[in-house]
Amino acid sequence: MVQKSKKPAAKPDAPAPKRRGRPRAYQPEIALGKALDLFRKDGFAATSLDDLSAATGMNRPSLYGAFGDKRELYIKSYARYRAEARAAMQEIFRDEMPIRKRLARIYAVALDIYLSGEAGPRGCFTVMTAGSEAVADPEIRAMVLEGLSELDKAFAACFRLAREKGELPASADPVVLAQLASATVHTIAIRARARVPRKELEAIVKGAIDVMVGPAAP
Amino acid sequence: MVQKSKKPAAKPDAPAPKRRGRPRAYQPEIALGKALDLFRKDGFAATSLDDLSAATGMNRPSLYGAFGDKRELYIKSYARYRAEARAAMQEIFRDEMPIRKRLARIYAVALDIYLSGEAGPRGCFTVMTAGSEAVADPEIRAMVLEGLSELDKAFAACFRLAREKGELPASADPVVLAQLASATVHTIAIRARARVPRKELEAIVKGAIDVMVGPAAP
DNA sequence: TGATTTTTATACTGTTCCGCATAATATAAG
DNA sequence: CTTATATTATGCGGAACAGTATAAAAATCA
Repeated sequence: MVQKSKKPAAKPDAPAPKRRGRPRAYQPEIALGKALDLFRKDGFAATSLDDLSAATGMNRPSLYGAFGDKRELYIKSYARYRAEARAAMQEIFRDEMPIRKRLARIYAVALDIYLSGEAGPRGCFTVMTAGSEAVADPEIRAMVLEGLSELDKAFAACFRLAREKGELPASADPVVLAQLASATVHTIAIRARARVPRKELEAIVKGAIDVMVGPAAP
Repeated sequence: MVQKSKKPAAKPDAPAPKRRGRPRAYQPEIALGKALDLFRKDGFAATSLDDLSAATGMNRPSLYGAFGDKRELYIKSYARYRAEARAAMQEIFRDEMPIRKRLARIYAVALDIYLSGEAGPRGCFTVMTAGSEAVADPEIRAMVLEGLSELDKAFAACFRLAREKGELPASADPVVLAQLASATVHTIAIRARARVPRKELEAIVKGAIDVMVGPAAP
């Protein structure tokens, strides 16, 4: 057994790979999205496999076969959340624009993510996981720490660039400002979960931006 | 039945009230503290009545009789947490001192609270409850909102006073600064739960204070 | 058509859970 | 000593839970 399997280098995305047995009745991507929705709504402990089974349309053995046990499914859901959040943010972090506008757009997207949800605002999954599973589960904790630090770093890069472009005084410390920017993300995530209305959260964001980069030009 | 009971105006704190039946084998205050410890460690859903029973030394019927069901016990635990946190903070908010020192002391106490715990840092119970139970439970949510706003207001009062004393420029907005100060509390609470070491949290606090009230005098 | 493979569907196991019903125990009052 | 009261101790009941074993179904391959 030198080769792991006989996959013939399988083309990246063959449309119909002609799989052998009974075809799947579910789409893994969609099912994982449903699982994520549930976990974001109720958290790990309050979400049962029956709930997940009902939401995904997969019965428990299929769930188990596709994603592993509940914890593994949670981890995969969280990875998916991170990927989605990153995708929603990356162009804002990448494109050239004034720091003030960049921050405003980041927070607008964050609020969209945190306030979405049919059964109430779902908040930030990183923040919620930090509060619950991260303490006792090293693997999950590592992912959460990575999520926190990824945001810190992205913000820091923004502030560093803004300082180079003269939008911020030379004395401004990008790392410190980034921590404040992250703190603002965290506080609106928490407040969103307590159903603080969007208007109030936007006011908090506006105030924070004013302090971080100075009040808007008149 | 006009009078609800025959309590004879019961003296505030008679040392031995000569209660009638079998004496209690537990002290409600201590038991509630143990319950709070558990809830802070594991959250509502992951804490079972058996866990609570073992931790408090009370069997389930006694628990039920003393505090009501699990949800009521959680609410009472949270009220207790808030009372303790308020007690730990109140003298710092009350006494006269420079804004910088006041903030430093508040955050030091907050870190003590968030990092304590034998089985890992317990974080901020308000933040954790906001992330979990507050979404779906209106009564708990009201308490959480009150907790968030209480902190906002206390910070705002500090900044208002500091501005009056000339420690801050007249242009400083106490409400905005208070939201940033609360955001800093929230971010360290979350990061504490992810086991970010105290040193790093203290660095975040220091940076935030510098931005809010200006760098320390040399 | 029949064998093989992969997935779905059903159902089971043993545990844990919450809340309560009942009985035993310990005190005060009469 | 007897009665009333308040608590503890035991344990029951039915539901929910996570995970898996087994059987049925749906596809490909020969």
